[in-house]
Amino acid sequence: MMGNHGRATVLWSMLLQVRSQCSTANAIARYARSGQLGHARKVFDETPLPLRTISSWNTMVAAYFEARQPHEALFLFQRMPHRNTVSWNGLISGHIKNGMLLEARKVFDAMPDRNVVSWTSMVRGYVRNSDVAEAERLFWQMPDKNVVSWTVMLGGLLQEARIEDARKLFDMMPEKDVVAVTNMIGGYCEEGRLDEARELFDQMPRRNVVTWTTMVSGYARNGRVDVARKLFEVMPERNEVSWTAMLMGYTHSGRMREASKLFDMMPVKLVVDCNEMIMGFGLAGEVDKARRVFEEMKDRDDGTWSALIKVYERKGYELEALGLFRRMQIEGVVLNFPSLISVLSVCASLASLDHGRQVHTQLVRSEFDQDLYVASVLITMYVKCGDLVRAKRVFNRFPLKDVVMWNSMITGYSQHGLGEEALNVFYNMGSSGVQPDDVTFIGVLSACSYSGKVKEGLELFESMKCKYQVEPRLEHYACLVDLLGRAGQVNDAMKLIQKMPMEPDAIVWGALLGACRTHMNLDLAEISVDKLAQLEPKNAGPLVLLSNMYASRGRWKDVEVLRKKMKSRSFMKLPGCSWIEVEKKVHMFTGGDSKGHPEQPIIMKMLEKLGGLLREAGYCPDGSFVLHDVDEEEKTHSLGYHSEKLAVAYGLLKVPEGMPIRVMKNLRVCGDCHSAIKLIAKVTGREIILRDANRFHHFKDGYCSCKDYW
DNA sequence: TCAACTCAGC
Repeated sequence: MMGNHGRATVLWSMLLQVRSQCSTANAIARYARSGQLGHARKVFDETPLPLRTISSWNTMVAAYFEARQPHEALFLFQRMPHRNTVSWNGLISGHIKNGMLLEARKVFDAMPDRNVVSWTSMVRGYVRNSDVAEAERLFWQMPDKNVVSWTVMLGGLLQEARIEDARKLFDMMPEKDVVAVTNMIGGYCEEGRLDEARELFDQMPRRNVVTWTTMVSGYARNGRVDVARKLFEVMPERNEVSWTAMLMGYTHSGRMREASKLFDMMPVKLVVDCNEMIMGFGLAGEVDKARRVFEEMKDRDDGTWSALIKVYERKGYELEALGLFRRMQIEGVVLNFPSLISVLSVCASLASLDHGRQVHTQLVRSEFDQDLYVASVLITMYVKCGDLVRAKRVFNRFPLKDVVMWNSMITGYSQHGLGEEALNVFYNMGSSGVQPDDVTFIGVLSACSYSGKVKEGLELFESMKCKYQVEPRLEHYACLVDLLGRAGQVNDAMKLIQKMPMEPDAIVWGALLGACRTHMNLDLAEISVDKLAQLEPKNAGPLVLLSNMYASRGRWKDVEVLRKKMKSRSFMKLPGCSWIEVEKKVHMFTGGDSKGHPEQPIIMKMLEKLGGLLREAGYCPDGSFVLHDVDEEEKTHSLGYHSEKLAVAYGLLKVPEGMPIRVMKNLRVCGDCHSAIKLIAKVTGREIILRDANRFHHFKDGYCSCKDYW
């Protein structure tokens, strides 16, 4: 018989045991939640066996799954003295979290008692794995469903954009909580069906912040920023996500004044908000403001860096982009995918081969170079840097190519005037079974155009629609007009324009005008210039070109009329500039002289020396380009000082003998410079590669790869 | 102690 005293002792010791069980279980859970797996395990191991509750075991197993250590989790699970349904469910969800769906299913099939959580976890697993069909099969087999199960299934249907099926399921739900309705609203917003979303929203008896934010973001993302703002103003409560959603509504629609105001009002500015402002300002052309946001930030993430680099790249601040990329490396920021891609594009537009190769090395190191997307950007970079050998090498490394990669190579050869090679790649593409798309045809048609293959070009154009089911777009017609025009069939080109199924744009008329200039067709030139004046009233180029044509025919009165017309209106003038890379440094030259360049004296000396050599070789400057350059480049200066000549002179001074001199120009190369550089290549015995706004010119031994046809 | 947890993002 146990006395009162004995009974109290037993009770007391039981109470103590429960208390210490609770406190150790709590400690384990606390450590596990905060990701301190080591501490959790220490408390677990130091707890004597009888004090380890089943929930401590479950928590430990879950913690290992959470920490991506499924094998350790499984090992612990197998050592458990007792298991309950929660333990088995934890095994299912743990496997699913670690992407082990098949193992989860095996556990599910083998476990003793399945409850609604077991079933729902499995359904969720299939939804996550994008196997919504299997999720549905399981869902309809469930013996019991609760609101969570229904919501998981609803999420699966919405994930597949099966909005009508989702709505049917939604209507069948015996009970709908805030989460379920918000899910449905989000689905409608995703599809742009704002009225249906709003109807559900208005009918809700209770809403939370997330529901409001879903609706605000739905309006914001679908171009109804003002409605979004009205809702935002009346929200009973806002969180960081609400502010970010509203801000993005403004930045993505380019409404930077409002974005800026909202940004200043934000109680908490997250890194994403600053990144949004950088992109928003930058893409709206306010690069200085974008930079200021960047500099004022305390904590930057890799998205911050890639945002500003991208802004610089898109807005033509190539040197700044490279500088920022360098700073990023100096500050030890881990290079990320978007930055590398942006910088490769910068290297491409700057034709900075040294930097491009450096980035390529980094890509290899980080194994990003195995990616098809990256490889295509790399090919384009090498092509734009004028290094077709390296472009081809990257191209050849991929046995399985996608259409983008084929297009990069075709366009590359085409831009270098290698029509034959471009067409060969196109035929290989056909045999490899990859279907050409609209971009492919822009490549092959311009290849035909640059290399004077009129017959092939016309045939390819015909085959586009009948053989490859690619509908010709405006760009393809522009290529064809260019093809006919360059080959001297200017009237046929005009006939084609009249027959086009769509309204011709400035590129089409520009192509015709170029052909008119080459083949001196004044009548059609005047028509083209009229059309271009309507389409691009700010562009002085066509008028300058026409004026040059009048001048060369001695029609000085017409020249005068045009000149007056140009003075009376304001035109955008794109200043001509050329650049060259020497020892990883990009040297920019604008027209005129090399003032501002530290090595100006030796550059001018080189130009004088070249002048002498050229005169000896029988060069005489072409006066028509002095009067008005085609591209409106600094006409007050004499031909000797065009930017491309300055860059070539600098290249002759700095690029080692035997290496090609690679010069870039932002406009089309001027005709006089073209003849001069041909001769420079001859008298100096150097190879000069000039990339202008349209294409590449390889100068060697007095000849150019474009065969004076550009 | 197990399932859903919906909204912003590159």
